[in-house]
Amino acid sequence: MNVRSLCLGILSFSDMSGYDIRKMASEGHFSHFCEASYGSIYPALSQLTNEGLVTFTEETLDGKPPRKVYSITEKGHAALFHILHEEPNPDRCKSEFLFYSLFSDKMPTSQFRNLMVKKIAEISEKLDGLEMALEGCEHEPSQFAIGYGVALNTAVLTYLKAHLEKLDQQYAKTGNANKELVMELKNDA
Amino acid sequence: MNVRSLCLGILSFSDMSGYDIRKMASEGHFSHFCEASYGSIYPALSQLTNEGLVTFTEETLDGKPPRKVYSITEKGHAALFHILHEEPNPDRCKSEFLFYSLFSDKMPTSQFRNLMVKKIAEISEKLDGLEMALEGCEHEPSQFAIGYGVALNTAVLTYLKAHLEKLDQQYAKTGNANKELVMELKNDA
DNA sequence: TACGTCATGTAAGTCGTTACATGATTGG
DNA sequence: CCAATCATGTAACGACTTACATGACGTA
Repeated sequence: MNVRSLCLGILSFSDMSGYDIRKMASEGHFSHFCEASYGSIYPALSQLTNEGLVTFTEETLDGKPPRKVYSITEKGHAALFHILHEEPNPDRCKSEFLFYSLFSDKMPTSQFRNLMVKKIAEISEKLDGLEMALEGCEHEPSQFAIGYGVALNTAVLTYLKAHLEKLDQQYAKTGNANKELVMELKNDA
Repeated sequence: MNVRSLCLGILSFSDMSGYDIRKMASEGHFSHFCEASYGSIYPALSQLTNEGLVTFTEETLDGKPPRKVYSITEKGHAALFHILHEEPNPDRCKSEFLFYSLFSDKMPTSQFRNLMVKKIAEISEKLDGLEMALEGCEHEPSQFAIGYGVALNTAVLTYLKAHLEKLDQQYAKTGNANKELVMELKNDA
């Protein structure tokens, strides 16, 4: 799924501007399985327009900058169906967090712990967003896709929280050992 | 995490060739969070060699093509630690499957069902691989990363299986309805 | 004999990101 | 008044993929 297909797909749900498309892809409830920036969306929309797969009308509401609202055409729908008939490419994830985690034994404990805490916060937030989106969503296929994200992130969150607890228990032990060490040193002094 | 860092990281575990690195990244138990092809790995290794972050020795076992076995240097370790101190980039997933699923109501039922079945098979296989890897792994940080993959994929698999069942129940109903319709038509005739 | 695996590497091309340029409006 | 949001767009650059080139060995 390149940015072209993504725009086409999103426009098949409703008319919107390039700005809106980026929001859906990067911040909305689609963001757990795709991504796109302005620098790729705007050229894609121009191209799609040239090919007659989308059209736009210029909207000028006062008090707001003018915007181009894009609509998918018949030809665009046909192109989308065509894309949907090809074999989907395999899904892929790039997790820098997991890469970093491979070296947790070579970092100070606090550094990896910080990464974990941030990750947990990040996923909690995303999960809240997805759960909210799920409630306010009538469209069954979207419910499925959002539900997938909820299931996935819930599992990951549980896993991370359990691991953080384990980490803290180990730390507590070491911490106590350190305290004892400090006491011993004091007694010696 | 670019290919450069990936190579450096993998070589910090053990010496190996570019060919081996690609296997670990694209087929091994690292493949659920990264990806790299020959076309990026070989140039990265050349670059790292030029910068003195890795070295290699040419190995020629008879009956096999010669291979370059790379090792990370002191300088390479230092570079890796430096990388690990930067903020990790956010994780991102690209799921063409989920994108397709958004249009499941505009496809023939069987088409989406096929996608589901394939996805389930794919994830089952990956999960088996991860579980096997987890058993044979002594390195704690790797256990964490593999465990993450197991947790994630288990949840996704459960979700997909549940949804497939739901799909088939709906299909059964429609199927029965169709049979009844066929009977009615016959009776009419 | 033909295919799969091991093994390295390059070149062309694709795709997308980052940063820049521009500018109006709203709210703190 | 400054920052954020809304809004569009381009150009340079970077990173990676795909396809190609090469070749030996083992096995079905």
